[in-house]
Amino acid sequence: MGRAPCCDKNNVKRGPWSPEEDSKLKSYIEQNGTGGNWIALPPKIGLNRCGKSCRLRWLNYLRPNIKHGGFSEEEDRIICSLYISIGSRWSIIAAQLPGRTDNDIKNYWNTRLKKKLFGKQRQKQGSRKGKEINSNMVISNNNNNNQFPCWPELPILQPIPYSNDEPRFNDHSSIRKLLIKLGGKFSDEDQPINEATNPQYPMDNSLLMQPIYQNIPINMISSAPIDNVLGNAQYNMDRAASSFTAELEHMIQNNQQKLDGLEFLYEDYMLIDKSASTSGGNLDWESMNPFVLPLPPINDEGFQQGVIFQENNTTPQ
DNA sequence: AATTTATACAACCGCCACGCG
DNA sequence: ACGCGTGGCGGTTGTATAAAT
Repeated sequence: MGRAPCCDKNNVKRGPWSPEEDSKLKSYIEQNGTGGNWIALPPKIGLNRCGKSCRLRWLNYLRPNIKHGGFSEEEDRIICSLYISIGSRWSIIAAQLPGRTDNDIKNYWNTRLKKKLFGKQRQKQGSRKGKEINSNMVISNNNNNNQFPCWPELPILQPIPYSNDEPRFNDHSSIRKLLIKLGGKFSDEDQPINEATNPQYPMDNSLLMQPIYQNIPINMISSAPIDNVLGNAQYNMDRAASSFTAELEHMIQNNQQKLDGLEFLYEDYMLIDKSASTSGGNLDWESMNPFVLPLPPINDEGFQQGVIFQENNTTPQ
């Protein structure tokens, strides 16, 4: 026997909201607030709706200062950067874009941005096609911590000019901090966050610190909780890994692959090393994107072993 | 003009974490 | 410690509209 539903789906209205319903919900919340209980809200207002539906309608459409459509290039870049960095954590991405909802960004990514990025990608795939390897983290054994997952180096970016003072991912340090908190590091110098280094992060060390990455599929690596600033939510790397699109994984896996269509993401970021772009032709993904590092052979079990992290990477801040 | 296909986005579904009793 | 109710989240579906045939 399953758990009871939050409402009787047969006796509540579903589907698009009418202007009258919107008006009722909006005016009530503006005057009285939600009362901290969405489930109890509809009867108070006289709405024959599920509480969850009311919450969604308010958060995604009725609440003040919501922007719809008209995503700017800057917003595109932020979404792309964060998606590449942390995957489909839409609520976190939305938190960096004032006025945008996670639902909006998710829809925008799925319907437009993804196509904008991958639409012109060649069909050609490398020999590793089909291997479900998460390449967002790489393993370095060139350190004193045995096997520990490392995030690949971020592209070298110029600071993104923002028009206000809201906390944003406006430089590498923010993204670095986030990714480190998620359970990895960029180099030997980074201290992975754990109870020893920061008692505020009571993470599951049995997952994070296990020294057996060498023999587990990369996409099974787990992560630490994210901190309170980002919503006090706990995430694990399994979820993050599984949320990355296959397209992105395949692109990053194969460092020989050229990526038509991704130029827009990088040209505006003004990659410091533009020497490779002077030919006028397509850039090699490897030369264009520091995310892509040479990968060691992957055996038939889908395991990935050995040094991946490049020795000539710049030392992170 | 009618039909089919593609696109955009609102809304729903189900799972999971958290707080409270 | 446990169970329950709820909020929050990401994935998916449904529907209206536009574009193509």
